[in-house]
Amino acid sequence: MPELPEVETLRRGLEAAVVGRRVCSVALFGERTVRRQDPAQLVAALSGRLVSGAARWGKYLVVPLGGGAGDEGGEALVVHLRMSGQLLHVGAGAPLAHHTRAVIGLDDGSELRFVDPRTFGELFVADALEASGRPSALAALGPDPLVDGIDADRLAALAKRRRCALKTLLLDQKVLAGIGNIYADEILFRAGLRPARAACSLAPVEHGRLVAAIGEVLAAAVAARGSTLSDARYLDLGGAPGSYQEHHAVYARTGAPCLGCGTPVTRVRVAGRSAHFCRSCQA
DNA sequence: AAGCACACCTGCTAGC
DNA sequence: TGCTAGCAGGTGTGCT
Repeated sequence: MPELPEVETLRRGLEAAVVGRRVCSVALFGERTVRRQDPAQLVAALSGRLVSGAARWGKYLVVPLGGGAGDEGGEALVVHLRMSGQLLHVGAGAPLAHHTRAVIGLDDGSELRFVDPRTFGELFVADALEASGRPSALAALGPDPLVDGIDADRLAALAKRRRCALKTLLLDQKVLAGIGNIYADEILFRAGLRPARAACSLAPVEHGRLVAAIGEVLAAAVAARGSTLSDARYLDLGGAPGSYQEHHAVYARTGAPCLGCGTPVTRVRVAGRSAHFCRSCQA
């Protein structure tokens, strides 16, 4: 569900409503939510700490923790929502949603809740923040298009020596961090490139179109507070939907007329994922 | 080493 | 109406 624009919207929500609060309590439900470390270790690391910021790398939320007893060791709570996770900020009296996996009580009486039906999502406390504020646990991630900007030369060089489909390249978090299935399709439509095109087949002018499309689509989606599909699985921190789904040109529009030329949108499978495109507008 | 299939789960929908 | 197969925004592993 959540890709870069959705996670960025949550990050902004945390910045506005949660940064500066202190953690009073932590409750975990189920076995799978904390799996990189002993859950008791996460509870101990969070309890009593100050939420001192809200950052994001790709689809990971990184919440730096301050106010430890003598340790300013640069710890951070890291959250990944995977397919079905939600992060909600509610009053303590709000009814507990089904599939609530974690409840973090804050010193103003509010709660941060992690809800995740499919249990793919996870929480962990990372130590050893690098100078950039990025946890070493996320070192394998490529540059984030919003945080780091897009290095067009690097992207072109990577594309040139990969024989995989263009869409597979965009979904590779080591290449660029944050793009998922929805925005890969929307970016490729905007760039006029077919998802199954070999990454190494692009002409220089096409590299330029791709880089521009990445920036434009992600910026527009962040401005619209992300995409909420018909199942309403993505909601922002306050429970409100995004609106970028109203601007989707191809994603989940199989058979509907292309907004550019009227040709029905085609759906194919690329590397095991569904891919939507216009046969006429994308080459 | 890149690329692919599959596993991890629950819930929803389309089709019978 | 009720069952079942298939599919879903992501990523980590292990095999070729």
